[in-house]
Amino acid sequence: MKNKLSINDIAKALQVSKTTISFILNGKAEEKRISKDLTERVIKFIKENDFRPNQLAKSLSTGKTFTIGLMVEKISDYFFAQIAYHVEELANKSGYKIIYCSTENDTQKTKELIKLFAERHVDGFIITPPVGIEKEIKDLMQNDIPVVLFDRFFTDFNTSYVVMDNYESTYKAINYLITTKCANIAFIELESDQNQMTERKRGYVNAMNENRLTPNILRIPFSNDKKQTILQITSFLADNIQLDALFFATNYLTMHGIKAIHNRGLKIPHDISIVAFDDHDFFDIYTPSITAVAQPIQEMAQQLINILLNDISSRKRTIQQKVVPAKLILRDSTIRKI
Amino acid sequence: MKNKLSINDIAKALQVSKTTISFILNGKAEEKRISKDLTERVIKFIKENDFRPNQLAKSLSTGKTFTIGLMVEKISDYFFAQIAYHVEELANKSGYKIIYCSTENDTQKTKELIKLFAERHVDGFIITPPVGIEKEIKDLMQNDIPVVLFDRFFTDFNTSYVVMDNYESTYKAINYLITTKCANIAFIELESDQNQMTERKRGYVNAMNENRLTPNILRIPFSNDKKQTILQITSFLADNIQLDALFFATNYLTMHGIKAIHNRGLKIPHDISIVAFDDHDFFDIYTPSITAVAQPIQEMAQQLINILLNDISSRKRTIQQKVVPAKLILRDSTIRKI
DNA sequence: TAATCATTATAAACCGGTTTAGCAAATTAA
DNA sequence: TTAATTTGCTAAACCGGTTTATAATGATTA
Repeated sequence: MKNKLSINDIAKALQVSKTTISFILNGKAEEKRISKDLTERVIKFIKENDFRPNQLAKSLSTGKTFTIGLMVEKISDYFFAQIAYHVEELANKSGYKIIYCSTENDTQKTKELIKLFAERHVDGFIITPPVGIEKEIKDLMQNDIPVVLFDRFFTDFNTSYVVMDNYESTYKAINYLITTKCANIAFIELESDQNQMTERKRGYVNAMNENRLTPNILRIPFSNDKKQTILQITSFLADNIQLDALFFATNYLTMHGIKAIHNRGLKIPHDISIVAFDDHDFFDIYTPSITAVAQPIQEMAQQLINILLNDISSRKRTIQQKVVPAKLILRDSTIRKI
Repeated sequence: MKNKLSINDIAKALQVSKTTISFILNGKAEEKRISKDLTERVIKFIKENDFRPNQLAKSLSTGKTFTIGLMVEKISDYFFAQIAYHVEELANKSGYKIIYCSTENDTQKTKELIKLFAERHVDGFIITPPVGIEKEIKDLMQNDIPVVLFDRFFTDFNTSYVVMDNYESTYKAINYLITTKCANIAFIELESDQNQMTERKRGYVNAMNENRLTPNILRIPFSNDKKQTILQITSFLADNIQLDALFFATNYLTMHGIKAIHNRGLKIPHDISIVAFDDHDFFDIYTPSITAVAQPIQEMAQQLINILLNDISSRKRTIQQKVVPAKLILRDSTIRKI
């Protein structure tokens, strides 16, 4: 139908050069000494015809797309979905749009996705990196494209990132459990050597050791489905009847762990206490409510956007690293034992 | 660093016209009768230098961006996050990327966002429309931009959409509750006149009337926060002590309702049965597990992408409307009363 | 009165692709 | 042997903006 107006059409209609229109559109009327009169005529025309410049053309000539690539492990996971929400909100305020994808923590897939985003000229990346994409990240940085990692990072090379203090928050949570008279505390984690996971484990092991307690770790394979996970935890509980508490390293594990505990006929917190890493709406609703190490999601999103937009707009790239503190939200699942 | 290669650079390096390169890149070498020899030389060069055409330039000249605009009420909500995940997965297979935003169900915000997406030339829209954006949708369609609504639609004008059979699924769920000997069944809903909500209510009211039971509806204002909602449901329960069952029209209401039931000291399903609209991981884990009307999320995503991509690639626009059946997942919260 | 400066506006190149129209040489048909 | 066709390739316009360099006019200054 109504074919979209272009800057050329306006130039023709108003008998003015497109250069002039462009200057006015970009608020350079004064600077470029376009007369008040003409400026107003053009603005009037633009308003009346609801002219919106073609962003593709703009991007092609300026090299800026006002688009951020958000690459998370899985967009539907509670934590990432929350991050996606806040990141979009904040980005939107500065005129940025978000293009996203789920990496599934798959190295090859992620490499390809980075290329796809790069050829669309996103202005910057937010990435939860799987293992083995150091080179691709390096390439981006060398091509002067801002990147902020989050949730995890590479210990062996220097990038901007926003992560939680995985070590400290786990360490504190375990110590808290110990103050509630728990001694046999197991750590249930996903098989993963990524640093967010290893740090959580380090926090657990250190807290245990410092209290002369023996660490007891259950590793769940990545390939497990829900049923398998529940079964595995159930049999772990059967093999370790003396357990006082479980610390789950991710909120999905907590979900499955609760089911397993239920299967074994154990009562929380009477028979066993639990702490979840990552909060979830559900933990507050569940009876008993579940104590959780809560990532400050909104703050993380804010940091991500701050670092990224700052990096995008500044001439020279900087490395910024934020470790944000978590909050241990005490609920009924860790009530002090008698 | 390494400045990105352009088609012009290749043309220069190989002493060949950019037209030729473009033809070869687009698989038109044979059609355009480029010699095998030259074709191979070009392809070799492209591979060796890992050349990736600038998608912006491509989009500018072809008018296609291979980008879909996904506008949902709130990307972090369980249902929408799931949809986002599957939509991206499926779109990705066809080379499409997703740009998203949360409308917050705000009419004005949504209007603006539609314009922002349109000026970025998305190839198509997936939208959960708030009220009052009929004109904007119409405009898109008149401008020949494919749009598929989902979760809800406008009864008074014709668009493509993918929705659930809100009426039928609620009707069936209520009838099921009645077979479990519930008679005093209340319907807890958000104040909303959007059709997905009114249809659910219609299903409830009809099922009740047909069984000569009296409908009892609690409307929760949109402006409520979590605490207010819990309080409101709690006092509703206090005022209606004879209730046998509650039907919650959204899964967030269920969350809050469970808390309210707990506050009142009622046991599910012994004292009161509950059914949730929209499933949630949590409903399966909760004790008792919660019966829910489950939207077939993956199927909806598939339908959305099918309709949209089909519309994008076909010359003439078509209207396609899919009403997908929900599944009533029976769990412990609706165990038959004695 | 000529030189200089401000003011106002524009032509043209550019970003990096696609596509139309057409040319020259080689081959085939008449 | 000449005309017609096929083969192989490209110049140039286009998509819709931005930006640099410069022109034309009128006002000031020396």
